[in-house]
Amino acid sequence: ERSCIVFLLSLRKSGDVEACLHFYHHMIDVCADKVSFYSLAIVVEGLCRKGEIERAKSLMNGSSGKGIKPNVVCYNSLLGALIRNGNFADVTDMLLEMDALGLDKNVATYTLLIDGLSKRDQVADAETYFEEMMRKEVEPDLYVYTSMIDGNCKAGKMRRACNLFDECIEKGLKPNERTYGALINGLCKAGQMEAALEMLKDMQSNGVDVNQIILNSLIDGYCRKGRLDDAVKMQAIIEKKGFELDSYTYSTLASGLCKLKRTNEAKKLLFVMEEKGIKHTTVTYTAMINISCKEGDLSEAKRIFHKMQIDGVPPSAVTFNALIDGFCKEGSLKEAQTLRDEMRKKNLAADVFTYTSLIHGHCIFGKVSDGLNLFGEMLEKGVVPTIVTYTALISGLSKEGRSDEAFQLYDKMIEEGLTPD
RNA sequence: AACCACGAAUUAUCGUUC
Repeated sequence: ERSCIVFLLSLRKSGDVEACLHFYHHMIDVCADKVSFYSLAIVVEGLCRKGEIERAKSLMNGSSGKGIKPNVVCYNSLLGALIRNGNFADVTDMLLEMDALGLDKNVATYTLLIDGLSKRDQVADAETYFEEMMRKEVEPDLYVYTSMIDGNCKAGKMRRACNLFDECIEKGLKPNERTYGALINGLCKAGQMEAALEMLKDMQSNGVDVNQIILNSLIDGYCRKGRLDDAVKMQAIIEKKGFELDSYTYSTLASGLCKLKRTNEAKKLLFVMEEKGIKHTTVTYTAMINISCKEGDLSEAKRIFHKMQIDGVPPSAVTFNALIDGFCKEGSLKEAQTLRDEMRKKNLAADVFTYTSLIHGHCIFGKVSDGLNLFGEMLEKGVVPTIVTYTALISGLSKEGRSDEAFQLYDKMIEEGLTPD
């Protein structure tokens, strides 16, 4: 089977899952009793990466009937695909199925769950799984710690993140570039640049080299503080180290410049990127669109929006949000609505940014009632308003003299636990 | 015995000349 596994892996690596599946069936035809869950797991993972979850499941069922029992790795592949699709309802079912089969979660299962929950802003649930794995004596490794540190950083729980970092060292684990990267990035986002630089030193003294990703985090931290000079210094360090600036570096710097209203420099930077032959992504195109919107050049924004699609780069919800906001601020509410419909056609869900921009636009152009309708719609869809949403509505209502409603909304906002700032 | 399957870090979008 060993040589067959190597072959299966190479087929999967080449992206030809069908051939992989075919060969797997061939292996079973020739000598089913020599095929193990190892081979099955390789094919299942291949199918899952292509999003073919149903086929992966039926392959597992079929193999099970032939005496090849799917193991936890097969289930991890399925779980990974479901989590990528944001399908947590099925994740729960899958976990129950594993339980029923008596399959225990391994450390990779816990990493998938902890990471998936963290990315959905459910760190508390991630912590529950972290506790569960300790209780079941599945030793958390660096992957788990890195996910936990990252999740807590993103939830603003920097103390917890730092404690986890210390804890993993106490356990004898050696933080690697990703572990340091997660913490340094968290510190940068929290505006704690001195602490971030200290971690960087600590990292280097522990024999872990700086890499591009970490430098990009630091650049982003400086950009958020408006310290473009320091950001550019980091850029010089990147180049001195022999790294190339990548599309992350460029879009970070461009958005930093844009926020300082230095839109010309921002645009120039993205042109430099193009000239260097770095390919545009959804993010870089969106940054360009946003820059044009902020300049009030909506026709240029639309031109880029079309260009990206011709280039085969798909717009994301963020792309639409940037454009919608641009049109709303200009008072082209009709155009904004059209984009919203187009979003729907592309199966992109309107999020809190979409609604807040639309609400704000309607409120400042004297259509507060439409704003309230949109507000009702977002609540219906389970989109949670933020302080920004409420501010737009409340100021719109007050301006029209509808102060009773404004106060009502204010009270509702307080009830939701939001504090005015 | 060793080896081979699954998991972790960076960028874009909303209010505040009250």
